[in-house]
Amino acid sequence: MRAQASVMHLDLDAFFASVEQRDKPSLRGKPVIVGGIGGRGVVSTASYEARTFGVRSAMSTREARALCGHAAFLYPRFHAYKRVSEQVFGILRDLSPLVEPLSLDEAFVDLAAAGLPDLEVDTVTATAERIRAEVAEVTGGLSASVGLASSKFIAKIASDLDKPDGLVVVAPGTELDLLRPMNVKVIPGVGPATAERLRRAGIHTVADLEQVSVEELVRLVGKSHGTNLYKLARAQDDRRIEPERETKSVSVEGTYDTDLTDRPLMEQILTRQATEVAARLKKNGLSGRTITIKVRLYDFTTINRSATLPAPTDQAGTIARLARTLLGELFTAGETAGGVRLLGVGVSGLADWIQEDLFGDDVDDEAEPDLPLPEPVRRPTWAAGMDVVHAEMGRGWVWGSGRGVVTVRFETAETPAGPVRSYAADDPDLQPYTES
DNA sequence: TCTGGGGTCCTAGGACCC
DNA sequence: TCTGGGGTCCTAGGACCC
Repeated sequence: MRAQASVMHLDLDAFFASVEQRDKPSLRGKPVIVGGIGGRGVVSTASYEARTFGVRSAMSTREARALCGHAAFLYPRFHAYKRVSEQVFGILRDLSPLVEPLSLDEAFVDLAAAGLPDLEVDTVTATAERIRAEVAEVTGGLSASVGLASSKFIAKIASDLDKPDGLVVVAPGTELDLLRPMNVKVIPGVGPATAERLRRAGIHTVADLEQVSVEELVRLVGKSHGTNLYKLARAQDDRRIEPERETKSVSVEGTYDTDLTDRPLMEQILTRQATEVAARLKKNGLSGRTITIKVRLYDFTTINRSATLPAPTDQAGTIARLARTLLGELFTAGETAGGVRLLGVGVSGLADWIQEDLFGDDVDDEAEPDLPLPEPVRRPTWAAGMDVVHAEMGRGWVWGSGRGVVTVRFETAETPAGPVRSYAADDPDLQPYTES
């Protein structure tokens, strides 16, 4: 805990949905749900309009449709979100060299390193307001909620208190007044399982938690978690803002609309996933020793099997072969008999150096499998709602598609009900839109 | 047709070594 | 004959986060 409210937590509001509404003006003011749209999809982000119908993140898309069937259901456009995220992080890094990203839409900023004249409440508040305005300007109207406090813990709670488009400062010294009446679930790290254990022990609020001894907490939730909770209940948190965090693992997984039972098909899926993992390792100059497969069965039980190599690898073939061997062991044991809904491959035990090719035979990247593989998410060439495109009239978005014809709606902030035109799906003038 | 995908951290047990 | 103890690595599973 610092003496001043020098920790800023910034969180972009309903981020994915907001980017979609920015790019597709006809969706503004309307319920927008971004997430998996297959039979087993879940909601990533719901716009605030959709939330009034009870739609929440992590809810199954099926349930979201039941609650809010008239919403626009969109598959995420990660590249677009990434671009916006980079703009926002640019603003934050101009402010302070100490920026810790938590995800595409969330970060901590250490204002003590920002070179402000002082760190009084008025000064940091004005700074945060300026940043919020800058974010809105640079991103084309996205709003951010900000919390300012003396620690990461309290800043994060604060940014949540006045969403969306809010700014909450917790004056140093008042942390416990804020915290004590709150439910223990506000503490990051207290999820459903921990909350239930605490509830059974009669602990509901942070004030309740504060009455419990470390020994008792350790008994209830384990050593690490217990000692952490003991401190957080007292608002004791001196964690630093860490701008660089090294990657510990790289993985690819997919959930399939129909349970998998065919072993050759599953092996091909693992092989393709291994190729993707290897490509990402190489792109980041990483290699790793431990290969893990993840198998989620029809009944949602999850099995992990791993094996560790003597030396790190970034070779698709090596990863794929080991992954297939591990899968084979599950088949032999009969574990896969009921069907598999999710399959994945990961590499951990990472080294940030590339293993020398000692024997010259390690270059064994396998070709893409030639069988057509099921897609975890079906994605036609041009799909309504999913694509922002560029065509002869400028920027538009795909309003509908089918039978080789794509209908594009051209909208800008100035002309929210812009014209609609149709194109042949293979019209070369129809290009995915990228920001210049 | 309940329950994504990409991660991090923790726990616990067994092997192995000194 | 009567089985210590600590450290490290590996594996598996679970909780949690966005």
